[in-house]
Amino acid sequence: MLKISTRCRYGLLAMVELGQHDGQTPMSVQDIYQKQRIPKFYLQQLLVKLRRNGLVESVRGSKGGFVLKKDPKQIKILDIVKAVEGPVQLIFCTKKAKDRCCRRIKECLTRPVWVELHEVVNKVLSERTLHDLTQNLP
Amino acid sequence: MLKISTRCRYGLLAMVELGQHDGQTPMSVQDIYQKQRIPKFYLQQLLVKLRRNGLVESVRGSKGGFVLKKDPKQIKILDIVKAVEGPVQLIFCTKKAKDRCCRRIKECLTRPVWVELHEVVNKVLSERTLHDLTQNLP
DNA sequence: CTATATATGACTTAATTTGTCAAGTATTAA
DNA sequence: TTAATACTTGACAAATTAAGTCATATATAG
Ligand code: FES
Ligand code: FES
Repeated sequence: MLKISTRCRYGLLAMVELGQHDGQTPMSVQDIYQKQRIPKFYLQQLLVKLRRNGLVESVRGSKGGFVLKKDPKQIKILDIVKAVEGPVQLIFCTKKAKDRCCRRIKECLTRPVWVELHEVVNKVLSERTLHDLTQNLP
Repeated sequence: MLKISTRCRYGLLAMVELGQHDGQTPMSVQDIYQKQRIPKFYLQQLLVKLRRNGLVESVRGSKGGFVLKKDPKQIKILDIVKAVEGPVQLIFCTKKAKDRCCRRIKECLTRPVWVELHEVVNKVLSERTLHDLTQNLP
């Protein structure tokens, strides 16, 4: 059904929250939780993934928290999605993943739709940036 | 990760198979199985869904099977996807499904991306028809 | 030193996807 | 009429993935 996972929704909500914040002082998991009511421990996991993917920076200890590591204009939505749930891979029609497709790539008549879908999804996600969202611009 | 389910892949493969067939004599599950190696009982389930959604017709008894019910030009890929797995609903930000979104639709800054994604996916799937696939046309 | 916060990794639970099966019904052909 | 073929229905089981929790460790401000 292609539904958006909570990982994605929560991850993006957290990033938007950080983007709306002052950009100087770190925002703790608790802070984000109070704004968005995302399950705390789950949110923490997601933030760790965002950090490992270079999207946020963490400050440990008292008064610590998370800060965006880049300019929101440089953060594609696709980066965020990839960070929290791995590459956006709508199809698996490759030689390596034989079991995930019909195994007849060359003659496969269905493949083109899935490829097209894969492409438009990736296009939208990589054209939009975090900045677009926080500024309400097209 | 937004991956395409086997339901979708198998469903479309079956429809393409029926579309490639003569259009007169019914094609049995066994026939489709021999062409595509889709788990038989699973395939059967999918065909029933396709029938219930008016995309194929079934003929019972010996020499029975399935036939397309419409002109492939009138069958959108979206119809097939909807038939085998219900509506393509990338987001659930409605009043009824409060738990599936951030519950702050009006002020939600993340919603626009998901809506856009939802729209492009539905657009691609409803612009392409079964005929496009079997004819290798754009 | 203490309170606050993140780091890590294992773990549990719930939901969904994927696939199987048995018993029943309809149809054709011999 | 009978045997063989093939769809119908509904329930079920297994496998995978998503969603969420927790204990323990580490770091820092004050
Ligand atoms: S090549 Fe992937 S479904 Fe056919
Ligand atoms: S309204 Fe759906 S995520 Fe915010």
